[in-house]
Amino acid sequence: MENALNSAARGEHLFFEKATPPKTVVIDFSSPNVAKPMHVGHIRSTILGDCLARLLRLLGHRVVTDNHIGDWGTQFGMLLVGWKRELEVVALETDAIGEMERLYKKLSAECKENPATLEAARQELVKLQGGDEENLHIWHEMIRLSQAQFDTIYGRLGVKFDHTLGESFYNPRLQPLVEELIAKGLARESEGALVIFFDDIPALKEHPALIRKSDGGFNYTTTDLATLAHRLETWQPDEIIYVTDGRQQLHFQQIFAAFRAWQSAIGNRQSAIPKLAHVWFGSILGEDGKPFKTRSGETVKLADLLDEAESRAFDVVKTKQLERLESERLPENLWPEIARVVGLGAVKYADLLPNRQSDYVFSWDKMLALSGNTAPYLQYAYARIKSIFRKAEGTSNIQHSTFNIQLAAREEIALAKHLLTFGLTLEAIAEDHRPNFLCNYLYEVAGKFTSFYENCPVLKSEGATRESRLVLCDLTARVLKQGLEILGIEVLEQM
RNA sequence: GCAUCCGUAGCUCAAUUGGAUAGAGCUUCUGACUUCGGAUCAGAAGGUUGUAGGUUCGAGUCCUACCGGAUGCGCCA
Repeated sequence: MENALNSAARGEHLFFEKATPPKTVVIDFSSPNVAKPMHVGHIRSTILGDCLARLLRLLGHRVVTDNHIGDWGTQFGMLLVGWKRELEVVALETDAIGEMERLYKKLSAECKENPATLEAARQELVKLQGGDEENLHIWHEMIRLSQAQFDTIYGRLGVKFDHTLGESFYNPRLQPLVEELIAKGLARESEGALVIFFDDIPALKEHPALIRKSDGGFNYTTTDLATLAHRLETWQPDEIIYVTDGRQQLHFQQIFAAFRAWQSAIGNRQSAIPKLAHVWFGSILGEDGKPFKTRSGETVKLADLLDEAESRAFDVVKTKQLERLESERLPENLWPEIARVVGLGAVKYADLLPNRQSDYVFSWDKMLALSGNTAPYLQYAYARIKSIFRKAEGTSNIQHSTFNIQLAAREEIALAKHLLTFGLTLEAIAEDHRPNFLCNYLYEVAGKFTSFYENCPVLKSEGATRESRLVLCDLTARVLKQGLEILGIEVLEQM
């Protein structure tokens, strides 16, 4: 055990190893819609997917993140009518998403009441699909404005994508795909639509997949299959992970079953078929146990949610700072940054802590609590360790390249043992796609550290004991920081 | 009706995938050298794991039935 700690202290590893051989993994997550505000419905997919991407990259895998945005569909007919008739240019400049949302709501209501408007929307959609220059221009503009919104939010969340290939990207591939599926005998006509049946799969016997509607149009199953084909050709992945809510389970069962049938139809060997995983999650509920909404019943916009997280965290920071002696307060100009890191960390942690498959109740008070299994508690544990090193500066020999860890106290041994299992925890998460394992692991690290901290003086001890304990502190800080980084959560030197 | 998931302490959740006395937090109660940062720690209280069977040396975990809940179920995504 001491050998492992010493080699980690020398920077040779951090209790985990790179995967051999590395796999290529495509991760599909977030997937917001063009011309609509991102809302709480996108948060779990975004945070979970980003976390899995960070973890798999750290373990040495080749990860491809692809944001499959909703940039195509019947809603654009209505949006185009609205844009041409009612666009308020000033509103578009100040709040593009808000203005597009207004247009959509207004036209959507009008279409229900007025057949002429509905017909106009249909015609605009047909023109767009036919390549009409003006409509294409407007459509591109809507995507550009939406992407700016996505980028702002992803920037705040620290989320990055390698690719953003929306639904429209696959339009040219839909017709050939359907033709291939017919040629291979996988799809046949039924009640005017083109359908894939799964007679040999009991669970799907009653649930065939529609890949072409009776009006000749394609739907999202068609697009998802085309997307799958493109990903296979482009990246040759070993695994593709879809991060969506649990309501889409049946859809993905169909996609996966169609994929298997297709692979066997083209004679692909079993071992060469990529693994497909639907990493699904439950809903976020309000305190009343119903889907999380604002007081007025609107969906909660993600931008507002993040603003509120920071502002609530600021109140906490301010309260805590004012409780301290003036000499021990941090400069006031640092408070907003502390609030930002604590607030966003709290939201992410609250989302990753519960088993992803269960619904959870969104509670500001719980996620921002300073005690219990929360992000601020972990960030605090980290800041305390950093404080030790600020005080130790100049009096420590910790930069030596040889270390001699000596574990004596019960608390030292418990902490050290737990650090050694970091790698096992990471592998379990990579296998089952369950970041809550990491949350619990880190909470235990922090708990064992504070227990050690209470019982084993570091700076007040001397000689080899002091050096050894400093190394243990340093390793704990590194594991905490690395673990939180996988969760997409930042740490602070002081808070 | 069928499918998927769930039911664990008053509340919110865990349980390393079938292992030893089911663990945390919140809440309540009791303590901690004028603190290496008290945004902390130690302790107490709190359980027939929805019910009834079954498999197993061993079940919160697997199987069956029932009770209760969430979600989904051909032309939205």
